[in-house]
Amino acid sequence: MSTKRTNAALDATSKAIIEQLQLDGRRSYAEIGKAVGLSEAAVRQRVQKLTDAGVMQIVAVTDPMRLGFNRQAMLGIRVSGDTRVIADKLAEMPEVAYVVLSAGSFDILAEVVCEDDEALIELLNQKVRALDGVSTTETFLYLQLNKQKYDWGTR
Amino acid sequence: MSTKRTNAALDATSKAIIEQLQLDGRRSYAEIGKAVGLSEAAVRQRVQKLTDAGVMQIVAVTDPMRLGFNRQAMLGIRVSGDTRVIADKLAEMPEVAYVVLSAGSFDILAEVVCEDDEALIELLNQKVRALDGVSTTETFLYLQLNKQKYDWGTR
DNA sequence: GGTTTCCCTACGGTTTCCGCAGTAGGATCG
DNA sequence: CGATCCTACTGCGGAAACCGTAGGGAAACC
Repeated sequence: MSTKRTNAALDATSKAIIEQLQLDGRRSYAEIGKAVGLSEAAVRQRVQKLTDAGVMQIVAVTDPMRLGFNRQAMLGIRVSGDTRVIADKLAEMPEVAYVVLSAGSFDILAEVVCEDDEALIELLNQKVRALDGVSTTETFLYLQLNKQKYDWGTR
Repeated sequence: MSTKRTNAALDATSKAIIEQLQLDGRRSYAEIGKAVGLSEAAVRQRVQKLTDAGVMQIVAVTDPMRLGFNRQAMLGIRVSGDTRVIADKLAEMPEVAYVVLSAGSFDILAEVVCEDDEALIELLNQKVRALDGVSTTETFLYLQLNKQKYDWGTR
């Protein structure tokens, strides 16, 4: 189930392929091949591997608020014990879109996407704060998404 | 420059199309059409419109750390004055991947992606804290990305 | 009624995708 | 050194998807 975390470094060609797909996830393999100097089939095989290995995913991204998910927030979480254990449990929750271990005044940052206030409150109290090891949480409710880009690597 | 912010509500069919593409950004129009009850061409035209309007983008997403961007952080920013003005200025910076207006103990949350420590320090001191109206910032350095999903809407 | 707009379907020509066979370049090992 | 893997690439033909466009029908507006 969980994608295998192969930590092999990517070579320049794979990075170039990813750059192309960060610009446009539907660009054709042939076109990418032309840009990076590979045949269409080679690009296709590399893309397949990269996605299989979990290095990259090609997806549609939107502003959730336009899709009826009207309550989003970033949770700053302080933890006693192993942060990774808590992070994994958070990651299992469908409402949680994003989990990152952090070095700052929070141990974990988690972005959550809910349909309404009620769902958010429920999530916070019943699921997040109920986790063993979670000591405090702070909620940063989103008001408006202002930028969302994935084209680093092409700077 | 900035994509037009048409705030028309999406109908159920468009939402269904987006759901399909959140699962797999390369799914064929024909297959999507079968799933949502539309012809291939209709799906294609809708996808075109959705992307043109900035409602949705189809892109490759990765863990930036695997691409050589070794320092990422979330910045919590407190502002005096209009938060939107500052947010727009942050959004112009290429190192800034994500900007959101927030209601909590920070006014703005911004995710930044840098190649190394030096670039991060430079960004913080020379660009972010130099902005007029930024009163304080707090940096949450990322240690490890744990989850990154875009398939809400399919729950 | 007439016109405009919007969204859809239908359809053919072109492009892309896909699976597979074949090949070249490294490693490893006796 | 030769034999054997292994991995990554190219080339190719059939199948599928994409693209532009023409045309139809419904709703809105005058």
